[in-house]
Amino acid sequence: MEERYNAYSFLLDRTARRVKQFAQRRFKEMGFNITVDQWLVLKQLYEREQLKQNELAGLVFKDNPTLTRIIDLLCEKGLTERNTHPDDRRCFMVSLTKRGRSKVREMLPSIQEVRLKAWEGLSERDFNQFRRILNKIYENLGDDMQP
Amino acid sequence: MEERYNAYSFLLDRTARRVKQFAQRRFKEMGFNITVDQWLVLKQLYEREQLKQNELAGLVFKDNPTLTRIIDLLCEKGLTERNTHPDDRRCFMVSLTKRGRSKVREMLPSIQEVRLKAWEGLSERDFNQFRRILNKIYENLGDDMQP
DNA sequence: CATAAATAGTTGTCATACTAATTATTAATG
DNA sequence: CATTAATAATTAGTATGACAACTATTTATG
Repeated sequence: MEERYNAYSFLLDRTARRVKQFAQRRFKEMGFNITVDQWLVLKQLYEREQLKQNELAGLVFKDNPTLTRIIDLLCEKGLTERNTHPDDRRCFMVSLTKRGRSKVREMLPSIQEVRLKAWEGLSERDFNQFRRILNKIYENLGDDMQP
Repeated sequence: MEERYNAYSFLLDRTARRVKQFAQRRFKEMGFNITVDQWLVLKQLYEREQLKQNELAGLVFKDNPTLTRIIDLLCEKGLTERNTHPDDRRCFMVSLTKRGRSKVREMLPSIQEVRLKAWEGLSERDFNQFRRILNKIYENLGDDMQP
């Protein structure tokens, strides 16, 4: 009976890990020298120019401490920078540096190539089902946190 | 175009994290005082009595260093023990202690209760689809590692 | 306006994940 | 049989993830 809980959370966890691991190894092979999570952040910044760490964290679904550290690393690599917000001294506006933008442009084509492997033998319909189910689970376990 | 890769790996990762987080919070509420990953290991040992760390790592799909640390923690908590293998001094046979077994028996009923929440509004069919797709992705990205 | 509450970000701690390198032991091979 | 391979487990280093506690600043409120 309790098999099912084990089954789904276990499969979910191990597949998520393998996907990330697979992508990470390709990143390494291609000499990208950043992590998959760092890539997600760069990608968002590339699309939206300027973001508060806050907003960025929401977009990539990471918590603030995790994002702080990712931004720290990206700044050390010279790919992003923190600029003070004109009206609110509590927050930073994060943006890509010149090198950050060219990094994203360098990586974009290869990223497209990476994604296909996972979906071999699966259909468009499978993808839609998959997305629907993942989102449903995500919502079911929502962080409702009423105070 | 490359949306899809982002979409699936991103959804997968965030859902997997939320599922683990949800379970972990329930564990905390119930005062279990172990992590979800530690639970997986205890569960396997409960079902199979004695296992080499090696075999255990395979069953829970974790690598050796990760498993070593989980076993370290479980031993510190007095839930597992390492015994020398009679024929092979390289490996340990890991097993539950008395306290480990009663811990598993204490937790089992509540675990069943935890699992349901995630699947609200999803069908048996959904579950099967989900499992099939996860496994397919897992296999597609297999660790083929030919030397 | 003064104080309390909320917000943005950081820091610290512990656990897990992946990689690489190391030790000890056993198995394979010339 | 001696040397090399392979195997089991560990250790070390870096990154992420969750949580709690903290600082600085801004907003709400009485």
